[in-house]
Amino acid sequence: MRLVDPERVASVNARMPGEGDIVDTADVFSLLGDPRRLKLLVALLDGELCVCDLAAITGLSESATSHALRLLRAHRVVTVRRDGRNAFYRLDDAHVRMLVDLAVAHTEHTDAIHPERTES
Amino acid sequence: MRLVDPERVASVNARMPGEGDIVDTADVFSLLGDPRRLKLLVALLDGELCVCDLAAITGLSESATSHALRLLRAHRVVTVRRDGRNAFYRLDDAHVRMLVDLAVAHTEHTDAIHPERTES
DNA sequence: TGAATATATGAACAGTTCTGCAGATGTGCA
DNA sequence: TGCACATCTGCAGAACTGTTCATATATTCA
Repeated sequence: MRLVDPERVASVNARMPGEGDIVDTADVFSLLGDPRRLKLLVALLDGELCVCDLAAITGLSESATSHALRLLRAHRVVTVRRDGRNAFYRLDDAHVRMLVDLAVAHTEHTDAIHPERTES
Repeated sequence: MRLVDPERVASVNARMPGEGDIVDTADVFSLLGDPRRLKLLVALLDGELCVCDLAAITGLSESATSHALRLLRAHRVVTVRRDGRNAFYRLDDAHVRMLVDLAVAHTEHTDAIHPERTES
């Protein structure tokens, strides 16, 4: 396999984060890459909410909501506070909060890019 | 289905971006959620590169690289410039550039969060 | 024109992901 | 204690994603 610009390839490789960092970063993006999870996180931007309220907001079943929250919890993106029979979830990752805030703000005042409109 | 805090649910719903914006935002995150695509984009942060150089950097086959670039192209995240038999790809979305930059910077100086370490 | 090179594409297969369902756990109240 | 409620969890099926393989297209050069 021949290289067209070996120097740039070398310099890019030198600057490239380690494989682990790439994978960890992609994991975070991947969590935000599902519309329902993203909606959950947007809902949590303002403060804590319990599972049933989150289900109502997202339109997900309570089971699906719980599954999604479980995943977010496993990645420490959210934390739970239990009160009686309710579980209140809260966004607990400043980094994720920033990404969600930023992305939503951008998308809201930018024309959507729909792949189906794209030249092939 | 009963609500615990109907007022907050209403106020969150009022602030919630439209379904289309949520889906579009999630689409972008989803593109960044694959380690190989993310690596391609990190490689392109510095400037354009041709397919074979990108394949060398990411360790992907040239076919897989081409498929990945096709997807990114369809979402207008990258653009192509053709020169002879080579195709040079370039990052073409300032928004995505910002997200990639920010996320990688954060991950690099933050301890990774590995789900397997998490309480269940 | 014909061979070599670079890239693109379609189809198929493997692995992953999300949801609903059914049932488990845990809490509050009569 | 017994029932209702809120949440959680494992499992299985459906849908999606990314890769490879084979082939197509396009460009350069002899």
